[in-house]
Amino acid sequence: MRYWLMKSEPSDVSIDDLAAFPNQTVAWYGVRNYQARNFMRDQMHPGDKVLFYHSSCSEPGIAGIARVSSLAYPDATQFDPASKYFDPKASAANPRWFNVDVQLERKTRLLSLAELRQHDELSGMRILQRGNRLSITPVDPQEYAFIETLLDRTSVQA
DNA sequence: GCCAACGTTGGC
DNA sequence: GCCAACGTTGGC
Repeated sequence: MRYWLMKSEPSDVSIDDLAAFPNQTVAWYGVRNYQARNFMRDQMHPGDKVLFYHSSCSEPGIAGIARVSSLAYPDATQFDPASKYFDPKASAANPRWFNVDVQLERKTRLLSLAELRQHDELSGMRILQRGNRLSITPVDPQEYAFIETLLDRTSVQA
């Protein structure tokens, strides 16, 4: 089993949106970055754990725990001319973009970016590196375990 | 709204 | 294949 951090803009899909979806599941459509695509297509398996991260918002941070609930399959939005994710170079015979399904396990307290930065144990996380923009990043098992302990604490910050 | 960082595009 | 220009991301 692997561990991942996946960014979502709450104005697009928030943790509460996810909780309200059928089966609390969302197709992770719209990824148009090859590295992130390759993670989904080549490395993700059902059961992998996902840190659901709110980005581009007033309070960026981890908002919940989810899991990968499908293998990758072609992203439907690439074929839809009405979608902002439409890709004219993609075809059904030759899909370019893939996504997995992600299912909510539990909403958590918001573990803010500022709080993540306070822990040396997490200093290697991709999300904390300067200039990081990748929307899907692998998380080390040790980092994941540490984050779970943080989530179990009530928010106490100096 | 600013701007640094990064990925992609396209001319050559 | 180089690299400048451009567009996007995302925290602040």
